[in-house]
Amino acid sequence: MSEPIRELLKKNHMSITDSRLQILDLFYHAPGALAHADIEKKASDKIDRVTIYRTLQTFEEKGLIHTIPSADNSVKYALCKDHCAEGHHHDNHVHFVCEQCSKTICLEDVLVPEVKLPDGFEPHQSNMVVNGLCNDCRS
Amino acid sequence: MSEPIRELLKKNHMSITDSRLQILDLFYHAPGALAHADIEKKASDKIDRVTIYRTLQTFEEKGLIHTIPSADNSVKYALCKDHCAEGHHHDNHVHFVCEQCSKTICLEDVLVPEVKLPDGFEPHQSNMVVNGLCNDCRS
DNA sequence: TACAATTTTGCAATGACGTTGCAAATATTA
DNA sequence: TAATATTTGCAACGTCATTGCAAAATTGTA
Repeated sequence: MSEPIRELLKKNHMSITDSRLQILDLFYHAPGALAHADIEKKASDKIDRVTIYRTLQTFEEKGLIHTIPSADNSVKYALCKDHCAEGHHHDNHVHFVCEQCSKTICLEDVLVPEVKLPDGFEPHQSNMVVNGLCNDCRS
Repeated sequence: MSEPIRELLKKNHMSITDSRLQILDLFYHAPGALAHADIEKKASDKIDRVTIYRTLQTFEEKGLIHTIPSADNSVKYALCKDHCAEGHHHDNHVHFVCEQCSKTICLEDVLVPEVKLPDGFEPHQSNMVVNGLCNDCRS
């Protein structure tokens, strides 16, 4: 399967393993961001919890995925589009979390706006999360 | 001590207890937002972990404090200024997290800007967190 | 002020979550 | 194909958060 996924791993100097192929594949077919638990559930062959933690960590370090901050206490991950290099994320888009289905979606085209901070604060990076209803859940 | 704090509890229909007085007092004298662990450490009389959890939850439900989303996996709480009513937060200001001292500060005067979402998304609430250096840590 | 009713607290037990060390399994390189 | 390097899975561990329940504290009322 999934020649392009193999290529992606190769390009980023990672060994090609079943777990990694499977997890990356999940991300490519997921409707939104995935939490550790989602992956544990959805993985067809069962992958060890620890392997999932380590794989996510590796993917993040290599710039394949990024974390999404959340108001509750859970970390979600989503694919980085295009431009993320190793150790250097360009994750400056707005994230949307549906209050109904709790799907988490990257709004790649909506950039986080600049804000003017009070004197003394030196901004480096901004995150913005919008909560509401997604298209599927309005009705 | 702290007649105004007692008043605040009374006004919100909460029993006045030592734990609550002490925790509220911590919030009023804290430089920024507090995590559960901070409270556990700073409380002069030792308060049971469980009590702290329950107190924070109660305060949040009553609109005295609000949670601040974070990129890592920790929840912090900060006082709501003025206008929060029971179950109805007006927590629409930007939060700042210092990368150095990891102090978390409510920028009450910086409102989260509106963003235009793609069709189909119905926004209800927005959160924005800016990371960088605070005044004390620049030098 | 004292008593009954309600609320809150602290302890114990439990479970979810995340990390680490290490040996076995797998992938890569030559 | 063999040697080397990497990754995986298991076991053990520690932290964090939640729940039930009895004891303690607070509140409302007489």
